[in-house]
Amino acid sequence: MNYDVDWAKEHLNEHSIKPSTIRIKILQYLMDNRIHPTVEEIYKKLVYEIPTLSKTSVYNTLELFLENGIVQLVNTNEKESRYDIDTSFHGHFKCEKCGKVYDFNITAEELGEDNLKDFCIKDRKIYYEGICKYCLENR
Amino acid sequence: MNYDVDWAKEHLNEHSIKPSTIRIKILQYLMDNRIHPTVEEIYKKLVYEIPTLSKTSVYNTLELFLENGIVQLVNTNEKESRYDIDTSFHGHFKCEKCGKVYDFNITAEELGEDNLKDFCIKDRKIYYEGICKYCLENR
DNA sequence: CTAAATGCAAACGGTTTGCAATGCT
DNA sequence: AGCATTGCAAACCGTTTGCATTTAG
Repeated sequence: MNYDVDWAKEHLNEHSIKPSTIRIKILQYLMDNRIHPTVEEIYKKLVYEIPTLSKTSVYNTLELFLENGIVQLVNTNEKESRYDIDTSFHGHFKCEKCGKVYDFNITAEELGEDNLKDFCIKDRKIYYEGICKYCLENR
Repeated sequence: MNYDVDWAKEHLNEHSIKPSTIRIKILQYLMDNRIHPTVEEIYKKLVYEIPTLSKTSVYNTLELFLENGIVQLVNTNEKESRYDIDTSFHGHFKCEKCGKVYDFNITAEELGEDNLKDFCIKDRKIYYEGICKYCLENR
């Protein structure tokens, strides 16, 4: 646990979210596990520490985090939603072998966006699929 | 109807798919309506022409088209899947007002993809959200 | 004490599945 | 006849909802 309770409280306050035990735990989990987890993964991990935890609360908390810009959705082609604590602009790569989702930087200064001249762009998602370096090595 | 039955049969054959009435109709629909439709939209439209049509068959057919590279999935953040008959590399923009999904060209010759040096990239999806030109004008 | 946060169970909705009915050669 | 295609109904599963219970200031 690298991000302590005080840090989490402060971070939540900065985003106008009232800190609660669950919110703090989920925030800490997201900071310490940069794996773009699903609700299921977060729940399974945290229910050991908080035995009364419900999935509904995990859903509620992530929805709250989304609305307040603490997390962003990763748009994989999976049916389960994945959440990313890093809200900066970057790409996601999902390995079809191991299922891991990697972050990567987009270095193109500017994506030429033909046909979108007069459009108001609010969000850009970059999502790749393939086989990661480590799965390629171990075959 | 700009794409006739003979064209559709030929196209299906080229992709190793045995033509059937439903497959031909769905292919024609996709060619004539470049709106990245959902299963629901395809079903609602075609059930008038094919009263016995079931959603299952629409699902089956699209799955078959996906496997054989006739369509690609559009990875919107919606829960319903959208299908694109244009399998070339291009971006998708979804307007949050009218819900339309627009195609756009990516003109950057090459996206700099840091961290993916030794990864095998099989698919790239570019997805934007915002407000389209026409919804911006009419307000 | 009061309002917010949490949890339970049921409902929801898109998709999938098993299998029977139908169609095609 | 024999195999592929289609359709129906139920199951599936991630998510949402309504509401009762608990928690915190």
